[in-house]
Amino acid sequence: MVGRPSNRDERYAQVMQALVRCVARFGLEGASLTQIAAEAGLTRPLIRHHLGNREEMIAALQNYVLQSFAEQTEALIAALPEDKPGAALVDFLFSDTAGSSPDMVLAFAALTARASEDADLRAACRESLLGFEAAITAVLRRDYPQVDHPAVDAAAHGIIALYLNVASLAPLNMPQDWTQTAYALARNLLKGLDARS
Amino acid sequence: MVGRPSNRDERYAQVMQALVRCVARFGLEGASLTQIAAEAGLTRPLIRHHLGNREEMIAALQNYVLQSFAEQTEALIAALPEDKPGAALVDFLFSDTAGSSPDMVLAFAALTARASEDADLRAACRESLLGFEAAITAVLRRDYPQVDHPAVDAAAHGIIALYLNVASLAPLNMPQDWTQTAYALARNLLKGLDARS
DNA sequence: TCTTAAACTGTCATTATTGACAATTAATGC
DNA sequence: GCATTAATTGTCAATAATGACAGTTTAAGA
Repeated sequence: MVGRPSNRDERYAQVMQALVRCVARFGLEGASLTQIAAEAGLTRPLIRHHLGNREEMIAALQNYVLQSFAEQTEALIAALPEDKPGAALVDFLFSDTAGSSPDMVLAFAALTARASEDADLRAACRESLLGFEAAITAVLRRDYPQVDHPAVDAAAHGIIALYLNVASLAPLNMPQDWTQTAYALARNLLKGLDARS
Repeated sequence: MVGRPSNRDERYAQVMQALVRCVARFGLEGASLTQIAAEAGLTRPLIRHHLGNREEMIAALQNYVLQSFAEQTEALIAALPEDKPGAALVDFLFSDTAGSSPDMVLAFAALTARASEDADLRAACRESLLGFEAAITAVLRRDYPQVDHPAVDAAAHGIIALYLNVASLAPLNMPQDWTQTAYALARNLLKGLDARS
């Protein structure tokens, strides 16, 4: 290979992280190239070089967020232990160790809001969310094989709702007991499944 | 009173509804005065006449959304029946008759996202949400006086999380059974309280 | 009819943001 | 060193949005 080596992939990840963070804070339209550049520690023309024009930028964000969701979900599920995967799953979702997921969820919310204007985006977001729910449901079904499916599905739904709520309200810095109530409630949903087995 | 009669209040409500709708669809920054004017069926300068500059516009939106939340909550609670207020409350929150609440919730979400940049806004949104939760909790406590408080609080928290989830994901047009699962789950939380009394 | 207060409109300078392209620098193989 | 490839920067015109203000119309009361 001749020529300067390409750092495209790493730069792309760096730029996308800055984009996600800016969209989480300022919204899809509020995230200007200058802000993204500042967040990434790069210059504006360089951001544009990697992201293209605004339309391409939003498409890139869509791909990145939805794909990251799918990958992180897959990785998470693969990393669950054998004995009590359901409990471990809930523990992870509500731990602070969940990394940059608040920003990710907020970016997803920004895309969701715009989905009312874009049928393709709407379908993509919906599929992504349903995929997430299906993955969680699959985990719980294997963990609680003797419980009837509707009950397990409902528990998965509730856990996801509580998780999305906590993540998307993260900017409000809700009091500790508020977050802990959500966590306890999620565990209680599992407890309800225990009682049925 | 001399001079042209003031339609300020009605116009203000009309303009604010258009603003809420535009913010719900395009975000805080994405909602341009031109779009708001088109949505309201008015001209741009007239919007500006009523809303002032952008900073004042956001402040007005904040007041409007948070105050509307408080008022609608109060009105809702006052309208609850005597015998089973909790069940009626859940029925209302998850009925399509909930009016324009999706846009309202989405606008609230847009404000929430920006709250990470503005301490005052953060405090206001947090108080608003906690107030909503306190009101729901009060209803449930009166409906289930013999259940211990933590259990009632948890149920209220869960109902609100499910409601906010359904409203903020409304643009995705989730399948019917998805929404119904949330509704059934909320009723199940009440059922759990029944079992404890 | 005349005054008054308010809604409403027209218009323009200013600003922020983008889009695009040329130019430069850096790093690798030959 | 030299050619090559890609990253990186500089710059500027075009566009869109805002802010502001002067001006016009409308509806009431005196």
